[in-house]
Amino acid sequence: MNYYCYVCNMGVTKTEIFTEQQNRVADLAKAFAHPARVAILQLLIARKACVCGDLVDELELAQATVSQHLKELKRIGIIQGEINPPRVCYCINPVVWQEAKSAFGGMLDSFADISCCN
Amino acid sequence: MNYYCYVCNMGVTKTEIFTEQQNRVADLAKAFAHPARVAILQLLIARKACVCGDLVDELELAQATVSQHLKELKRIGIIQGEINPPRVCYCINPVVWQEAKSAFGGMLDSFADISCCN
DNA sequence: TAAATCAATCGTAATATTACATTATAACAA
DNA sequence: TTGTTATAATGTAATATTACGATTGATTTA
Repeated sequence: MNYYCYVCNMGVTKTEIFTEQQNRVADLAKAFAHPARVAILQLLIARKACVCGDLVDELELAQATVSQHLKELKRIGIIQGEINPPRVCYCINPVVWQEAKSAFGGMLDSFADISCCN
Repeated sequence: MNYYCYVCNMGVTKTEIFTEQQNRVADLAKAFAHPARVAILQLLIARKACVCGDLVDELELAQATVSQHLKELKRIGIIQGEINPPRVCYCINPVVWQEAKSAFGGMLDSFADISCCN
């Protein structure tokens, strides 16, 4: 993928003009930027253990769609999957979850309630 | 907008099958889900005051693009703009910022480091 | 071996997002 | 009134995302 037009930049996020940190925050935020992914993360936490395809039963989404969201969450790194045939068990990746905590925490705490136009 | 195909649901987020809270978290996360918006929010915080179109100078993005990101941030509610002709000053909306803090905080703290596949 | 199960992948269809040039608007200054 | 300045809105082009049916592959069970 990513065979895009080199003449214009339309529709393409210009990652190179932002800092590493800004791009990472944006990526971590994407894990939470779709209600289905929020629901998946909440289910994984509530179960305190790996869940597999019952995510499909809980959510009113097709198996292919759930799988696609899981793939995105894995790409970001916030969840990990363990193959346990014929199932695959998913759970939160504690290291990346901690990273998200720091990243959002740092960002959110940097605002000290001082706005000019209150 | 939103004149989409009623037969299929392709490409359309099925907001109705998720809770109010899940949809709101997802929406708030969108404020941080693009590096340009992260950069804009960081600039607004660093200045401790409203900034106008110098955002365009700071970021290597066209004015129209910055304006579009500001519009999205305003839609979410996390920033507010005060018209001060011919400028518009933007700043963080403290109420919504606090909402984001609670929402992400609640979500992030709900995971207690217990994963089955560590 | 054959059937069943589960999840990933592929293909496709549609909307959403990102980016920018251009145009419009609104206020002030000359 | 006319010009200047700053911002918003519009139009357009391209990629990204979301969703799902169908297929594939891997493994277990009968």
